[in-house]
Amino acid sequence: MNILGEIIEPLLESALTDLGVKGDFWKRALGSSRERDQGDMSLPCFPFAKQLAMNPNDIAANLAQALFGKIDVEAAGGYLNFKADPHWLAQKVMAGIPSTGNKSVLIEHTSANPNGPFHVGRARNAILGDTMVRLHRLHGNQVRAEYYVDDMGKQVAVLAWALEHLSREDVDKILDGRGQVHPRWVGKHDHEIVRWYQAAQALRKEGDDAIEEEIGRLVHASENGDDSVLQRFEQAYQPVLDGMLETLERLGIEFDTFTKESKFVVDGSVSSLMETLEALEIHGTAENGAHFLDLGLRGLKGKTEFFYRRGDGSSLYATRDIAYHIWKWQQSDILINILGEDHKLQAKQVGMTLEELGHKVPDVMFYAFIKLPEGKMSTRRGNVVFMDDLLEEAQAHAAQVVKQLRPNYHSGKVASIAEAVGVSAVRFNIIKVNPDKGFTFKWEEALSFEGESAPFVMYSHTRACSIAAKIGRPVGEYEIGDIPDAMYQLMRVMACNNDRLGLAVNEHKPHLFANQMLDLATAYNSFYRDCHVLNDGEVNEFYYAVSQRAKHMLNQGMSALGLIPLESM
RNA sequence: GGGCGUAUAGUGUAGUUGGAUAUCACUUCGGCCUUCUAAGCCGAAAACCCGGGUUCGAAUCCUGGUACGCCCGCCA
Repeated sequence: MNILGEIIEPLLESALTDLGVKGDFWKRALGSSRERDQGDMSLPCFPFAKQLAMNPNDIAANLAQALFGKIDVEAAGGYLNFKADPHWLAQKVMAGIPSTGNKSVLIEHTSANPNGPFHVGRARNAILGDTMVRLHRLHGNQVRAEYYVDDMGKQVAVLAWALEHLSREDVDKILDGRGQVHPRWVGKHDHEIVRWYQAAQALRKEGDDAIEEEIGRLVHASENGDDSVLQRFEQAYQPVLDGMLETLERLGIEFDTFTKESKFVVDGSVSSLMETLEALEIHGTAENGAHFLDLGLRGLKGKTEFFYRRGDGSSLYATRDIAYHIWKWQQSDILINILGEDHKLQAKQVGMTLEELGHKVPDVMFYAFIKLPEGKMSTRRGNVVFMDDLLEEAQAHAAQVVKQLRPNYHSGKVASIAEAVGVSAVRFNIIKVNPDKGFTFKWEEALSFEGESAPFVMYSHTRACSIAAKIGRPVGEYEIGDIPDAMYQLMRVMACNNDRLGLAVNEHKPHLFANQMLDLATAYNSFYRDCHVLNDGEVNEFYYAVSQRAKHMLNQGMSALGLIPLESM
């Protein structure tokens, strides 16, 4: 609880100095209390024992005495426990505790190759990235959400070649029943066009040299910035990308800017970068004329040669990525990239090279993969859950639940609630877990609407909305009155809201804020149980004010996680 | 083989960077709807991968194992 810590620290500082403690190492030890009845913040006194040659119990007692009257403090078992005064806390919370962000941030996320529909695994990136965008904005930062479009290279070349050479009949014949478009997605370009890509990959596997040569020519042309080829590529991938963005839009995910990879080839920055890299002392050349940096000389372990230029003189993906980053540093103070764990080495190489060139290293948030109970997700093997299908199922399941719980709702209302619940539940399931951890996608968990889920949080919010709707007017004059325990607990959770937000933002851990929303909803539910705003038609104005404050915080917090707050559900 | 990451009740997870009685949920068991929406609330049972070490104190740090994931392309 930072607002309390700000008061405690100076008091402790002088008390500790008086006792003879040197240094401020204790500031890190001052943390939240473990148990509720211990208070809000605690300081273990064990570290002082050696310096003062006293036992921790006595130190705590001494400090408690020195601070007596200045703050609510108690010594217990070698700990110093501080408690926020309920009235003071209520005042702070009701006045609003400001957020502290004021930086400009560029968050690059998703940046998936435009060659097919999102599956749940690939969508983890988009959901985490968009959540970071929203959290930063709530925190007060200026954010630009950016999609780096891979518009050149082999994958797009294969797609373009396929679209130019294969008819629908060819594709059907090659795939021979495999990869049928689900009737639901007929006409959605990412689902349709990916079949051309798959068909081309199948053909390539058969080893036709002519095809390989032609694709090679296209790749080469694109890497040299051939404008007509890049245009053909764009014609091929743009409809696919549009289809993919449609899926993201349903999830509430939008971008401010799209930057094409080819930009850095066309504008010459890649070739000038390669010249700069050639002059570095860690530079090396392979037998066939390919260029690399020996990052082992800078401490990289494992494979130390980082190739940035092929023998034929063309650039590689990572090379362009470095040019892209140099450009990004001109756009913003802070760079954050959302990347799958498979990009760790690549990101390390890019980061070290940027450092070698005197640039800053971007922040990277890595996430582990989502797998299915049957194993790794793979479109090719058909072991895959498409995000479009998940959203559709979530919506359908939610509609079923709403119909059962609220039989009097008309179908339009059911549909709109179900859509909001479905989308929110899908997002929340991915956000609530630590990105470091891989997880196994299970339908029953993705479609669970109780416990630690989006609907749980949404439900608390609708309770608050329901009260406000019944009262039908804004909060009037009120005085902070008695504070029952349930309200006090709610105040404590609300007081820490921005602390948790700051932590989630600065440590790139959105799950911390997802948990905060669960805590807030839980605390609100207890408040709702114990503190009735309406009693026989009479409004307790203070309680109403608290309810509205919590409602607002829930609303803001949910939106920052991409959950859709509803008035009723 | 080398590098990086992960390991917490039956299941899934948190753990504020070394502090008190390890969080929350699902499942199981038992309770609460004539009171602001029961998608809720209250209660019970149940866990730190294994071995050493550092420390007043270790889920957390070091070390050696084990298991799983990712990477080790002049691919993207």
